[in-house]
Amino acid sequence: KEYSQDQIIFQQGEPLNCFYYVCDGAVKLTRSTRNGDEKIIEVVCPGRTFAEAAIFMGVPQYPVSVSAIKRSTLVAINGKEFIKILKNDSDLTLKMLAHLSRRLHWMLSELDKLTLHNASFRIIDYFLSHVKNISSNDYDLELDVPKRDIASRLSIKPETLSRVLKSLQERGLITIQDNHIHLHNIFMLKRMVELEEI
Amino acid sequence: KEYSQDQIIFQQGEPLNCFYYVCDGAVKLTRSTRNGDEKIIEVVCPGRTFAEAAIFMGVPQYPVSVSAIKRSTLVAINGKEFIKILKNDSDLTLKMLAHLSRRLHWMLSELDKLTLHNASFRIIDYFLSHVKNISSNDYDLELDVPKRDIASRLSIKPETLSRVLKSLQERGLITIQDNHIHLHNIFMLKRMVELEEI
DNA sequence: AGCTCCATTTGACTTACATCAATGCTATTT
DNA sequence: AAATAGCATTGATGTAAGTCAAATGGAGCT
Repeated sequence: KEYSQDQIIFQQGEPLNCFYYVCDGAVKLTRSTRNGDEKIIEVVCPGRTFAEAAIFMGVPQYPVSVSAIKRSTLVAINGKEFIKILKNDSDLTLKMLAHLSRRLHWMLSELDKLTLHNASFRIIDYFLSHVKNISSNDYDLELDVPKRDIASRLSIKPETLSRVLKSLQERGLITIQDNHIHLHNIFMLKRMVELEEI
Repeated sequence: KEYSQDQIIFQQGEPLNCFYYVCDGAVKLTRSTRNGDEKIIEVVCPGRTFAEAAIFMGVPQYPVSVSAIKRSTLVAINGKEFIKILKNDSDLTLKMLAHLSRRLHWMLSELDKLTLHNASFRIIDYFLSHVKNISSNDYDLELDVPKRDIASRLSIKPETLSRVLKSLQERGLITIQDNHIHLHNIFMLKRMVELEEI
């Protein structure tokens, strides 16, 4: 299935049939309150799936809303059919189990970042998690997601993100040009995150 | 296995073999930073299991610390042996899958409570989640966990919990006597939580 | 009873982050 | 080119919750 930018894939509370695999593009999972406040739980990039847990839970409704943040190609997989396949493939089922466990573990770390660490910590941690190249001490980072969405993912307000970024720049740790961020001293940033000296 | 109050079952980072079933008592799962800050992720009561996700993930270390908050009886289940059993029982594996999905869903709701709602909301929500009797409009609630632990579970400081409790009492919504809390108007409290008017 | 050890409460003060409002900036539309 | 719209930045101000320190009150021990 093809989705255009900002198109809604499904909404929290809708009846639940399929889970999805992201071929291309990116989608965001969000949760919202009745007041209209919303938080981005996660941005899902190509090669990953979403809503699979909802399928196995046997709940009739999606627990999150999902929309495309850019033009995206997804594969929709029918939950009931998939479970039929699983019934005859215990290896695959065990892999699924490992997969969900990893997600659970990931959420655990999200939870503790949120409660145990401040905004600056979370922002630096977010940048570091995008560093692919291990060997070098600096790194060029392209923000492919609007800043306001990054802020929401990190549970901070855009204004705060802006201010923290400015402060990091003033301290010579990063350089920002629009969506282009250069990390100058990865070793230092990692130390800061580890020692929580921010 | 028997554990006395405050006895440690395992610690974050320890090598991982077993998951556990709580027969009796209660345990707390916690995460901590190097600075000694810790947060209670969850209190596990009889009839439930913990650390099962870690087993399936294939990671060699426990991602949380667990200790008994009262005298407790646990069953330790060897992970490798359990997986052997699963290989030949696809029904059980699917049930396991459903179970982990439910936990994931639960964490999702924890995450959004934490980010989207304030301390008073979380406290009332906590009380309401302990109400068993649906029919009545008031409810007697015994806190079997020390207040500081409840605070940690809700990611607030004991001082704040104390103040919020006082304010709720002054507003005639609850009455507190030590660990004994009486909810006067459950309907009202539920409305407050739903409309976020707190 | 008196003493010690903690948990909880209370008060005074601080702070990280949010909110509100104004402005700049870029992109798209007309 | 001018107009509109939406994101990002900046400054001024507000506030929920944290911190620090002291008082209170039980539970258990000698």
